[in-house]
Amino acid sequence: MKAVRLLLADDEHLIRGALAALLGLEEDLVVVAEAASGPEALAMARAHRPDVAVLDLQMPGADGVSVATSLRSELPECRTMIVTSHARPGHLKRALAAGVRGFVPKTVSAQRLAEIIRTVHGGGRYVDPELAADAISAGDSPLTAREAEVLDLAADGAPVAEIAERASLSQGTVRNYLSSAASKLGAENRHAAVRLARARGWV
Amino acid sequence: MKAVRLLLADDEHLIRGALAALLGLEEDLVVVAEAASGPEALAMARAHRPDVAVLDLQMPGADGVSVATSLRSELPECRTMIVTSHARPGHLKRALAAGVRGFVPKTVSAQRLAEIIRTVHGGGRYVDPELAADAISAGDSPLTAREAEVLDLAADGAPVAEIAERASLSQGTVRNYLSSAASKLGAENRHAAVRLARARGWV
DNA sequence: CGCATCCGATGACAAATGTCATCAACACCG
DNA sequence: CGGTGTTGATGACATTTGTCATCGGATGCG
Repeated sequence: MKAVRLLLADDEHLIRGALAALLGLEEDLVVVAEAASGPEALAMARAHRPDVAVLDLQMPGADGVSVATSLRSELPECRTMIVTSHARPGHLKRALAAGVRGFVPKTVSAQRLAEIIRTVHGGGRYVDPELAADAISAGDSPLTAREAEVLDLAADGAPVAEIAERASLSQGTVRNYLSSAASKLGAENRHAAVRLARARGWV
Repeated sequence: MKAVRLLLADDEHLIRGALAALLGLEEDLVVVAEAASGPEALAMARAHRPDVAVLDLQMPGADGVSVATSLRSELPECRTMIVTSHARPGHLKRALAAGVRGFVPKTVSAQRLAEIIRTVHGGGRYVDPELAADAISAGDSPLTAREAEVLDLAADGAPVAEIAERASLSQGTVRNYLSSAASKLGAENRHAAVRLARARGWV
């Protein structure tokens, strides 16, 4: 039986290297490529055609989910999975929608990760139970597309005038969207709304 | 020559385990204890009295710097160093003030980390050059103690009334502090000020 | 001592924000 | 076709926030 060919993508060299070393110790796993950014991960995947791509969620350039989306169309036979430290409910949903087959927090052990890689390679799926429960209890985003967009533009504390300009909307419209978004989220103002939406991965 | 006894503290099992395995491969390094939280790190340090404590900056319970502070008084012969993914200028300053002798981002390789551990154990110091440059260019916090405190309470987007209550101050006083903090930071409003102060590690 | 600085507060005013009602265009669905 | 929901806008209004001047007390420093 041939070993499972892996692509590791994580911007932290320390973790990526350590992980590569540990997973390489497993008889049936071999790390064929490493990447430190989203675009690099894509390039390496094209060049080495791994069986499974293990992607960090937060990377420079493009996050794990968008890399997974690209891989799905470019290399359909390559299974993808996400490993992350800060997992939010919304991220899990987007990941699953992108065809990701494994979603695990970095708090698992390397042994466990190796097992999950095998599961995913075998065509199975694995989602961390706790993250799954969070995602279910958090529900879907009640925000419309524009509400989310405007809320995102408000994320850095910019005044309404600036948001309106960047979104090419009138200030009144922006205030309406922010107001409705905040009330949907049960927040006292837009800044608290931004925090809530962020915490749930809705922006 | 006896091996350097290490304590590893990081809440992410995956990284901690991988790191322990990699560093353990070095002839002159031995991991004698691991911890997944601030308090646990302290307890393990007391029990195993390591030569060098390698601490993650962000951990549940107590962050790396406060653990380092406690270690400094409890186990003065134990050198401490911080390893982190999201390093902000202010964190470096606080770490150095706490007697930390090494400060490195997680983007370094394991080889490099092993070298730095040896340097620190030998009584030397090491600070990542890029982080050091950031810290110098960012300068010191211009905020007074209360300004920083009030700004911190404003971090979650709470209205002034709530901040005033939590800080036991009048609303007018809170607004004054927020206003002066924002103007010192060159921010348009308090929310942008919070972001700026956060980015520099001043809160 | 005099001076500067920080803390804490008040009052007043201008500006930004939140809220609501209302309107119109458009798309989608049963 | 009518109903529903989204988008985008306007106007009016109350509330919140930002800004400034000013005050008093405390603390620290040359």
